[in-house]
Amino acid sequence: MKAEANARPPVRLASMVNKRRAEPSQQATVDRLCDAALELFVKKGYRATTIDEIARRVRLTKGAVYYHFRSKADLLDTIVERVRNEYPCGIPEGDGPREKLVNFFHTQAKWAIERPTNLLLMILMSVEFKDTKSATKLKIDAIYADMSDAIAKIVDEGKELGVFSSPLSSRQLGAFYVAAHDGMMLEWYRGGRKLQKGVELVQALRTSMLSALSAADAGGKSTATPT
Amino acid sequence: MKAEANARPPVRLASMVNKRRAEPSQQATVDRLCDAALELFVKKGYRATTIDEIARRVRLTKGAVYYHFRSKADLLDTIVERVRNEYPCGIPEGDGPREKLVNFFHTQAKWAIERPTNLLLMILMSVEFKDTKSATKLKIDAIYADMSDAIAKIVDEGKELGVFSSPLSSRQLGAFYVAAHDGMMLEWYRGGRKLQKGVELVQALRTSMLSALSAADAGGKSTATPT
Amino acid sequence: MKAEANARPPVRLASMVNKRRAEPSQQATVDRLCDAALELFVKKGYRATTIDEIARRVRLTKGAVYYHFRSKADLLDTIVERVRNEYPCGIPEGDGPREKLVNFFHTQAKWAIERPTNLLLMILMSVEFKDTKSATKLKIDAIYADMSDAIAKIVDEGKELGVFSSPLSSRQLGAFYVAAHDGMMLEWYRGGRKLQKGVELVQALRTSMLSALSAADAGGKSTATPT
Amino acid sequence: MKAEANARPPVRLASMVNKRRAEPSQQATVDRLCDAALELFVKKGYRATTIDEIARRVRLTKGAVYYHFRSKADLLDTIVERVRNEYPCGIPEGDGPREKLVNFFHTQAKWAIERPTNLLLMILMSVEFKDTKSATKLKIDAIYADMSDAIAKIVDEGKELGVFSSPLSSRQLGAFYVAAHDGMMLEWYRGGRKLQKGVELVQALRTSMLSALSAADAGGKSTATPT
DNA sequence: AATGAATGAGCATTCATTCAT
DNA sequence: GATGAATGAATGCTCATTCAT
Repeated sequence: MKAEANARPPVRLASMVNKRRAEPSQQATVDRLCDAALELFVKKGYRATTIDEIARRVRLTKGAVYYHFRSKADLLDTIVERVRNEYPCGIPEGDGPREKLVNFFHTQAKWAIERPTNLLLMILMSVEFKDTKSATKLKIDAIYADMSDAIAKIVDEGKELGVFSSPLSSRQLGAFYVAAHDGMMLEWYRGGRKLQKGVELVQALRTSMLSALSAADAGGKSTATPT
Repeated sequence: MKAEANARPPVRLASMVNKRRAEPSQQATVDRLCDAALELFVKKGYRATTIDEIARRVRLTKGAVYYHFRSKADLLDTIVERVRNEYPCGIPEGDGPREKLVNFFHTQAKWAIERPTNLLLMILMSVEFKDTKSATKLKIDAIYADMSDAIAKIVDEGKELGVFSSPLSSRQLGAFYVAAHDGMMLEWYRGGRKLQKGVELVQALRTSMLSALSAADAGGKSTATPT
Repeated sequence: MKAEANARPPVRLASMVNKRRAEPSQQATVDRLCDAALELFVKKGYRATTIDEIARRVRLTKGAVYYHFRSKADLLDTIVERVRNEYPCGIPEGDGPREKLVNFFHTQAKWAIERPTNLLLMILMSVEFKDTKSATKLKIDAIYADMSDAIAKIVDEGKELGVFSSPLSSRQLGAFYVAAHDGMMLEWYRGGRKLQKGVELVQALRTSMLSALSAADAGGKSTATPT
Repeated sequence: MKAEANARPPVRLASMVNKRRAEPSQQATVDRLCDAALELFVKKGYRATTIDEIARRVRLTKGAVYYHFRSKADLLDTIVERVRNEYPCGIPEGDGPREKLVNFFHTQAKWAIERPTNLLLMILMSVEFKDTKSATKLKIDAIYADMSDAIAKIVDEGKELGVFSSPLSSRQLGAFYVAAHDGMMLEWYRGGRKLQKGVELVQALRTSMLSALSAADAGGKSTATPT
């Protein structure tokens, strides 16, 4: 992979200009290709997806894909970049650590529900490219790090204020959250035998994390109460 | 994948016959091939691993692999079969639900630590073959189901006895455990930025689950205390 | 190659019509494209040069090339035509055969020095299209034939007048000259390890040919007597 | 190009062992492939020749080619290597410089006549890969350098002994010979309009060079005095 | 039990060419 | 005059698989 993601036709955002010809189905070709690719990459994996398949899904030919992207890797990179830009990984507003954490969970939940595919792409690609060191992989790693760091920071703040308490370090908690979250998503993605609504479980995860952190009643009866 | 049948050349079970030469002959080769394949499948994924690579790792040639296995899929299937047979997915002995759960976690932990690769293979293959329906995939699914069911059963028992209590159904709890567990393993496998010892987190998961289930004292301060 | 016809869009000769804008419009573009193509064809070969490359070099797009030329082959053909028209392959003035030969060499030398690229194009294309039989190839062959014939004629005249003498036939001498000349150019083009000034050698070639032809010592030490 | 030419099945020289099966047409596959490739590379050029074509010519499939060679470039490299090993570029025995030169010419002539294709490959590849810097190109350059150096050395020796004399430096003479020689071969290869027997001309070249070098009248009519 | 040779289907990528605007 | 988008036919290369020995 050597996807630099530059020197590509401008297009991209020109989707609302030039409304006259409705043939290209409204949305710019690049976007349609990205969407198709995203879907297939998540469904079958990067390697198992052929350029031809992606093209056909948009009623185009391989050549068209290569007109817009320099390579398969570049296509993936563009998608990851898109995901990265949309991803809400910052620390949200909130009166205190607890509120911030709740908000964070809420934002994440919303995103996971609205765009599960984006999330799955990150998970799957990070697995498929485990021992690779491409630019794309680094972007994915960065997203994960941001997510994990966000939690760690909030927890740190909470611990200092005495609002949170846990035998686990804040970094560990960050990692724990990310890991468990990914696990839930994966379970759901795999065909979720037991859980029709993976979401449900993700919420359970969040509730349990919140109560596990509560310094005061440290769990009371409230442990793991789903929202 | 199309390796459904089980009738494979001779070898396989002829391990104790023909003992004259104890060298790397016979069954040994099959095992060495499986070991090499397992390692590579986990490291690079099934598709990304070539038969040639597997063979070379054991100082053999492609042909040798095809002497022992009908196809690449068959090789994988054999490995999965092996894992399945070794896997401790039954409900363990124990005086009560709580003890059983502790024992279950303990057994699982031991296995995860001793043979992380086996566990990872399950996870990775279940992802890579998500939308496939091969015999191998079914085996993997079965293992997951067993694991999840085991927990569900113990929890059910505990709930009936009033030892456990949770707003989540026992099936959900089973799925939750499996999912979170997989997530931890994956995070670790991916190069775990934050957690050097994925194991540590897995233990945290177990402790927190136990305390989350505790009906009576609900764990007091004990929530999420690593063993 | 299949560019046989000569009927090409409008442009081409419309160079003096429509003078309003003297900018790089009109004929200019065709010339710029030819120049760029010539340079690239000589540098990388015909096949190895892409239309896109040629267009980019002139800050245009592929489409523009196809507006002016029917095909890549047609572009080459146009260039070859241009070269052919400029090429000084006729027999020059001169009091006698010797003077004519000297003049011929002089004209050729001047051209080779001023437009080495033109010469190289002939050489390289004649090699690259060896077993092709396109119109373009025929043009190139014709140029070579003219050159060779010119010498042969002069030599013939000289032999008749007793000014020249050689064991080689005049046709052979023509071919010999052309071949050696091409060889020198090629050597220079290839990066000429030993000869910084390929020209120098070409001059040596000419001098040696002249003296080899001199009737005086003609049979003498038998210059150029084939074994 | 990244042809290292190592780590390939041994084969190569095992052509006389194992005579039983006459199917592979006696000669080892690798050799047959090299021969076919050589012929095609010379006929159509490296780029214009497809692997498929080469394979078909030997009644094999592309796959077979890739079993024996790591890439198209590697195939070429192997051929060039073969040529290099067969090439008689050393300075031959001889009582004096003149004899050595005659012998050198003789050896070269023999080779050129027996294996014109080998010679042509060198010429054509050196043109096609002009601005490349691959290992293969270096090998070709080396052969050329050897040839040119051999002449230079002999001439140097001759000049010191007073047997040869020329206004051109010995390096220039070496280059001159190589260049002219290549030119003759090329002319012949291109379909040689005027010369059915390119060889004839090459001989003329040699004779003329010899006499041009003769010290006797050396300065005399100043054969080969650059203008 | 294992190897070397070969096959064939598949895949990423390139590139001349077309065409509506 | 010129562009952007798209096509389709190659083309080099990979890899699972087969088979005679």
